[in-house]
Amino acid sequence: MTQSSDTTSYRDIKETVLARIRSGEWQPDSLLPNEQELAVEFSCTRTTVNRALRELADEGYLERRRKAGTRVLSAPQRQARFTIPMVRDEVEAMGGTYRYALVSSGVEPAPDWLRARLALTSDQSVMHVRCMHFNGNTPFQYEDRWIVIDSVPQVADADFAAIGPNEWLIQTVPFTNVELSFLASRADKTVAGFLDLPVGEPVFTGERITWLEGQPVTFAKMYFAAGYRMTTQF
Amino acid sequence: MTQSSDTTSYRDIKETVLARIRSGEWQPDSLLPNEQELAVEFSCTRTTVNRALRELADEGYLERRRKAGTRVLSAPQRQARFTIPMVRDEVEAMGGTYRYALVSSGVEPAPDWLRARLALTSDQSVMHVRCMHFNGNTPFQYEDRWIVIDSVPQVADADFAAIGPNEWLIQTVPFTNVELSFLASRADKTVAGFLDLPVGEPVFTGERITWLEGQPVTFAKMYFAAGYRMTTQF
DNA sequence: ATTTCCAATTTGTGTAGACTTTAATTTTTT
DNA sequence: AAAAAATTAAAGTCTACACAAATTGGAAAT
Repeated sequence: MTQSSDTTSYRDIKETVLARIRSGEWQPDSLLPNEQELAVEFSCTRTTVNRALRELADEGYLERRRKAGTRVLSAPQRQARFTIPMVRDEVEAMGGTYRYALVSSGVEPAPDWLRARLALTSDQSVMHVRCMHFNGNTPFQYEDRWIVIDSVPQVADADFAAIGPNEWLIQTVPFTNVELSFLASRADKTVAGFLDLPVGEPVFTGERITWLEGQPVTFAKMYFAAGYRMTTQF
Repeated sequence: MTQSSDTTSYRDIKETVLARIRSGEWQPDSLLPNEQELAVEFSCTRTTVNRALRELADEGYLERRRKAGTRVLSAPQRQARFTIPMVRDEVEAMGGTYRYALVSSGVEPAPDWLRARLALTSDQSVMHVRCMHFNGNTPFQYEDRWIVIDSVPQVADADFAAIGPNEWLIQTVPFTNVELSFLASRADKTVAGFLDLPVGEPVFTGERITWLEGQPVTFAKMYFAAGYRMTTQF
């Protein structure tokens, strides 16, 4: 047989299932009918039901286990997906003009706290790059970054006056793992100076560690200008 | 035909494709072979290739367009998925003991800023609930929440001394849309008092607005204790 | 009573093939 | 040349079916 305008699509099934959960017809923790039964109800194949339920499980509404069946999650673990944009895109999406400026860059032995953080040996050195991202002439983000030279030897030839370290890294080395944190920190004299705010002011701060197949690649601290908020809708 | 231990699974295809992207064999912005060609290469059906590529596109590695084909995204828009846990789970996951305490609750006319924020009419009133979440005896989060009574009339009967407003809402009303923001704020006298820190201290702060089919349900501000970081790995 | 083993059930994934939808491209018309 | 229409290539989705894998729950053995 073939699909036609009256077949039930996996989208319809997703909608219906969600509606039933929301209406309370299918209570939290309760078991759904199995795929075969739903296929009969929706007059479609099990394949189609499978896709619908699989996606709903991915989205955090359902929990599925072989033999045990599919159940409604009591506290829907809806996952907020924050797309981590490049600073340039973020500024331009706000309708601003992105501008980048290098503050300093140079090779140094990895400081102790960084060695500990990235599991480096005592003789490894790092490229330390500090830079600013502007929206027009307004400071947008101050970035303090360390790049592990052993993991990215090409970094010796990079010209961070011309291109930001993040953009350079993205087009130069792939990565396999990322750890990303956000916190509220207090502006020290350096950060306050670059972001043009009083010392001690709260600063929304991100930390990012990137690995390639177990090798640490880079550690970055990103300090956002006053009033920054990270927002998502879902 | 049927699958056997030597068939190529969609997982294998995902791995291979990723490896080719990472190795530079498939450059950013370049076009992949079409599904049919890849199906031949991997000796599997187009269905299987389709699933692999579809998932990679979902994960932000590829961009797919009918007729135009599949191309490698130049700046992989890897989406960080922050699972937004319930406070209780977050505390317990740290190995702590969760404790909840109501600070105050009562019905009031919606303040102007909230009316604007949630598009309420001037005569709508809200349930204002303030409460604390502890890890043992250590303050973990101070929550300041408003619930739109017209959207959730049952709130009149809720006993927020016994159950936190978030947990109550989750088991009482479904939601369809959420806006979630994070920012760094400065502790005012109230927040500082509840979180046991000096006035003016940076505070990691979350704001959450929830709707049900276009109807605003609740607005919550969550102030996290000193040192809090929101972390994800991917 | 406890542990071990086996069978049954349910989801997971693959094959093969067809029709559908989107949109880039080419051709035709104006 | 520009605009409109037709073509066509690619992904999107569905059917129908089969075997695979996990895990639960009961039966058997200790």
